[in-house]
Amino acid sequence: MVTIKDIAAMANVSRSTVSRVLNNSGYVSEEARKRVEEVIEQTGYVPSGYAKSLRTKQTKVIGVILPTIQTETPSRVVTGLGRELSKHGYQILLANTDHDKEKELEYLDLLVRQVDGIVLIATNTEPEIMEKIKSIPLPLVMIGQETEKVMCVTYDDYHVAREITAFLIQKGHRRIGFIGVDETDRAVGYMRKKGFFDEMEAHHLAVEEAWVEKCVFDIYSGHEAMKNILNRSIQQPTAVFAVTDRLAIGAMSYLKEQGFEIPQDMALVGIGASELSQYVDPPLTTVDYKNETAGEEAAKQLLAHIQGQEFQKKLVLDYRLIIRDSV
Amino acid sequence: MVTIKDIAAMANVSRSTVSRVLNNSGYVSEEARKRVEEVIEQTGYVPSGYAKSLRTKQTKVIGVILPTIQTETPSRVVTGLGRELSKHGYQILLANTDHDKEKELEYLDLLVRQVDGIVLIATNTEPEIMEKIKSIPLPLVMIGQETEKVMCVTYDDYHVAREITAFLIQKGHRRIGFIGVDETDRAVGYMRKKGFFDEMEAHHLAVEEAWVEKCVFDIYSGHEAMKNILNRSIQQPTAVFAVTDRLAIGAMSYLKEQGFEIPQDMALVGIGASELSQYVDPPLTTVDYKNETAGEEAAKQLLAHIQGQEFQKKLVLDYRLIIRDSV
DNA sequence: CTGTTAGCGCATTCAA
DNA sequence: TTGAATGCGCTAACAG
Repeated sequence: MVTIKDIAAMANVSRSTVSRVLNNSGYVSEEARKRVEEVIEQTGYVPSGYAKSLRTKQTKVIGVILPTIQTETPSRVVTGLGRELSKHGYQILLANTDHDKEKELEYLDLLVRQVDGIVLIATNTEPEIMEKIKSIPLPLVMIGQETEKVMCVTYDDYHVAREITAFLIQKGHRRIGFIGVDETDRAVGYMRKKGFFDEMEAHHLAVEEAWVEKCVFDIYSGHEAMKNILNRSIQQPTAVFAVTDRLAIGAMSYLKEQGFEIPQDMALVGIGASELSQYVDPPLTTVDYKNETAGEEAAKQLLAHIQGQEFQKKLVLDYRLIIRDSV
Repeated sequence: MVTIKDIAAMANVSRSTVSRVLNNSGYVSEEARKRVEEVIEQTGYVPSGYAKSLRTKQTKVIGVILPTIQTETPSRVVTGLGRELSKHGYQILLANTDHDKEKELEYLDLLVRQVDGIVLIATNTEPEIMEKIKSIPLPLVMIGQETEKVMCVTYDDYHVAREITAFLIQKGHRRIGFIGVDETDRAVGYMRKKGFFDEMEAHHLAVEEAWVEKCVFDIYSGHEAMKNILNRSIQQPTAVFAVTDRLAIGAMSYLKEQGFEIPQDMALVGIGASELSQYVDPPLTTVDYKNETAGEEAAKQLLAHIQGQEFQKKLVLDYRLIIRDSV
């Protein structure tokens, strides 16, 4: 492997000079620069990243920890992150925890010494993890979960849920069901649920227990939830608010199996603006969270932090209600 | 930052001894090991990855280059890769080219000095890229495209296409349309098309030009392709084979807009077994390529290569026809 | 079983 | 404007 030493020898200069042209720092005569550049061109020399890192204490790498890359939210966020980071010469080290808390803890430790900053996507916020996170001596940003003392880029899940519920009510629905997820997921589980219930209460609308289901994050779970709601309810709801598109789509598939017409027999809304949502039948009313933008913003703030510039500690992103035919 | 030197001092041993317990190499007395481990525990010390890399010439990082992470194929592959790699202590450095050839070339150069091996997912195989690839002095595996001289994990696109075409024919279809992609994509564009035409010819079935469309990889493109086929054909096909699920789903959405019943008025098949495919109406007949397995296998072969063990230069993976209601 | 030594490839003083 | 010298944190002979 050709090193800076070889280049120096071939160009008849010292390593320092090569280093200077490499980094465009300090004085280098035109002549010397030209010689060095020629040799670099010829040899196809690329400096060793880790040697450089060892010296400068910068890796130009950002660690990204996520529970899965197979759903649209994280993959969109990663796309946004990558776009912004690559503009500044940073790369992404990907750590997929596969929803495993232990792995998340491990990765956090592992990454500390290998990256300049960390992005956490859709982590759960249980104490053990939060404690570890707070102990990380590196710029770190969480996307999708709001927490104290940690930099974060989030959505206003509470008001989204209120707005979407209000929309259902405005459309004439009075009995509305709810398909949520565990409340340990503060953003998706807790805030969206709270938004829903608060809005219902504000309209003096009751929510029967039979209309409420708790799922995990997959389509089939939404399917089963809808089944449970239907089987259990004395008086059935006329609309259901599912906290994610996948859940809504699962619910939709069950409704169709049972011969329900949507939205006449049952209205349905989700959140996420998944690609899926526009190609199911009928197209799903949902909320666009602009995940790529979230990724870009998170990257910007994180880099600002890393470079010692001013940055936003909390950033709440915009959203957009997409009204389609499922309501 | 606490270094190996600090640990050594605190445990009253030399740096070598600390290194030995860290790497479980050479002899270390129980007593010394215990002291060292205690100090490490207390301080939360983690060795510096790049210092280690500089010394050992190993980064324990694999570079993964892909055109997008927002479609299911690459994200599944990455999941498989990650699962297998993490078992062996390797990590993933993600390079998203956003379908940009220049970026791909750049990343290839950049990664060379930062990783122990490279995985290329769904790259196009044009000469300029292939040349660069061949010049990479690192173990490298391509997933999804078969090429000479480069290690690869692929699917048997040709026979998949023949089989799926045969299936349509066996179901009684004689006039079959084809929605493909550019043939510069050898696997998806060229092989699948060839498989289709060869199978049709083997059954002495003609394919009218009007039934054949070339798309880009998105749902809307499939929608437009179906529109074109319908508008252009004197005698319309009774079935359409789309080379990806997304294309098929786009086609399906146009057919529904036009009031077609599927499969009675038009049968439809795709390839990919996307999650989407089972929740559209009717569920799409498709082919499961087991992308996660491809990722795992690619990782295994690549690691074998890196570790100087025997490895498969070419690996062709299994597939599975999933028959649903769109035919 | 353990410590001393050397050097990986680079950036950065400091002197010239 | 340039080069010599130093050291980042670690591993791997080697000698004890």
